[in-house]
Amino acid sequence: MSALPDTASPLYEKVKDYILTNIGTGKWSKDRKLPSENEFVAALGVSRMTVHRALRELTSAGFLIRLQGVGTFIAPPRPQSTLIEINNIAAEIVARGNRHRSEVLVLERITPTKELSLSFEFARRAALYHSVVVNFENDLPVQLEERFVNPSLIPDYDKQDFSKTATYDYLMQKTPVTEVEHIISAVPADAETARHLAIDVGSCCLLLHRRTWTGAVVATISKLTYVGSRYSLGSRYSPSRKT
Amino acid sequence: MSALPDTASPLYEKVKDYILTNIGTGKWSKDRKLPSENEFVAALGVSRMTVHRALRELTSAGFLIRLQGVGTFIAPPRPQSTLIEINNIAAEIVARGNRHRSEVLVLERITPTKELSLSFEFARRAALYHSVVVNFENDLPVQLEERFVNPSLIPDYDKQDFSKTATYDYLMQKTPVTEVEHIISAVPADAETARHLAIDVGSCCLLLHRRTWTGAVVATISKLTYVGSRYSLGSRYSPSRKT
DNA sequence: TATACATACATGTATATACTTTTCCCGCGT
DNA sequence: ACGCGGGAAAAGTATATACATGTATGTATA
Repeated sequence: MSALPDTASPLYEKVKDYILTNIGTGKWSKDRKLPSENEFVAALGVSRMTVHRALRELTSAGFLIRLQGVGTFIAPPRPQSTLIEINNIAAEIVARGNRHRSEVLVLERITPTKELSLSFEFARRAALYHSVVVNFENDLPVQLEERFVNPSLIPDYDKQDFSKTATYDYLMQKTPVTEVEHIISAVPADAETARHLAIDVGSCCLLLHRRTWTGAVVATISKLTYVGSRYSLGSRYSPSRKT
Repeated sequence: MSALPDTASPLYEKVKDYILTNIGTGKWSKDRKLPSENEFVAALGVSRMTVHRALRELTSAGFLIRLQGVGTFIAPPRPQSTLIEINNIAAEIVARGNRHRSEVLVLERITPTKELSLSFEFARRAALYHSVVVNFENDLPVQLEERFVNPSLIPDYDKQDFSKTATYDYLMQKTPVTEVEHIISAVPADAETARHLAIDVGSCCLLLHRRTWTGAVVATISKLTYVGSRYSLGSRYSPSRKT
């Protein structure tokens, strides 16, 4: 009677499978309401908490949409977006079998401008760490990275030797990233950038602007400038990897 | 006493924040065991099920590793890559409240060069569809897209009117993408590109090279050139929202 | 007629409780 | 010294119950 398969997996997984199967076979039409939790309880003979867990996990996996007080619905097909991956530059260079070296130009504690303070979502003007590092691939500069770091999350950032440890590695190790914002654009090199990267003023550069959060707090703001003629961001991604 | 913040969010979220914060500040060292569920119950004054839910969600988000019968540990730093999203340009422009228009320059069936044939992983030299479209935002050209399409997957590509339907929409609708490869670089505009995009030769452009697969077959190869001064790719991503 | 209230129903959260499964470790016997 | 067995501890699952919160709807009243 139970309508659930007799496998060794936990009950809530069976309920998830049961629901996914019925969505897949079109038993429940795409725009009507699914059975309520209590109806599942009656139909399947499991407790409401178990049904609830199954429904909650399917919702967070993007299969369902639930409205409190209303009901459960099948989610529309996923937004048509593709993802690309951005890796740690030091690791990438080494992975290519090349030599990586970095040169620290600036590592200091600063009082931010009003605008920068705003980007950090600070209420008051608080001190920040500031670093500028050039990354070399086989003694050819390929990337200029400027970072601003929140001292409340990474208190000893300015004590590090970033010619030995990559800034990215250090930050990833010290604090978990819960959210990332990226803006990628193509810009001509200004005079200072050109000097540091040993390119002509006006050469094409890939500019990657990144903000990371740890919980509700902005952890870092980075401006990564790649020499267009020497570097590109690449990735291969399989959307099919699921829950 | 409770050590949990007094906000309006649900209890299990507070427990999650509490744990994430203590990981972030290094209160619990990276290689020792975290408190057990029952210890959290004693320390925070909430039920074990609530603690369990918080721990379970942090585990599925990749922050923790749990071993039944052993304990809870801080997960090693995640693979150091971050993901950014690339959306359909037509949809993006409309979402910004601007007017989108596209102009089809080329839509033809061609015999590919040897190199292109190789990129498609073709054994023999087979015909391809080829399209070149300029996308406008408020009558200003922002992107030049050149696509090569595998006729065996999308047989009637050359019969479409891509000034009405975006190529991206059409392709997404016709064939499921199982894998995507991206290469992003910054390049100066060549003469032809500059003419189509109404910019100076040598201006900075964002070049996005994309290959998509359907199963083991290469479905499309695209070269998307964005005007650097008029367009940037942006995204905000939460690693923890994924399952 | 229109607004306010009551009610029913849906999902969301929290707790107490019980039992299962897995692992670790200590002590005992050989 | 070695192995074995049992108990303690930890996470995993399942249930019953209660209450919270949001939504829709019908009814009574102004």
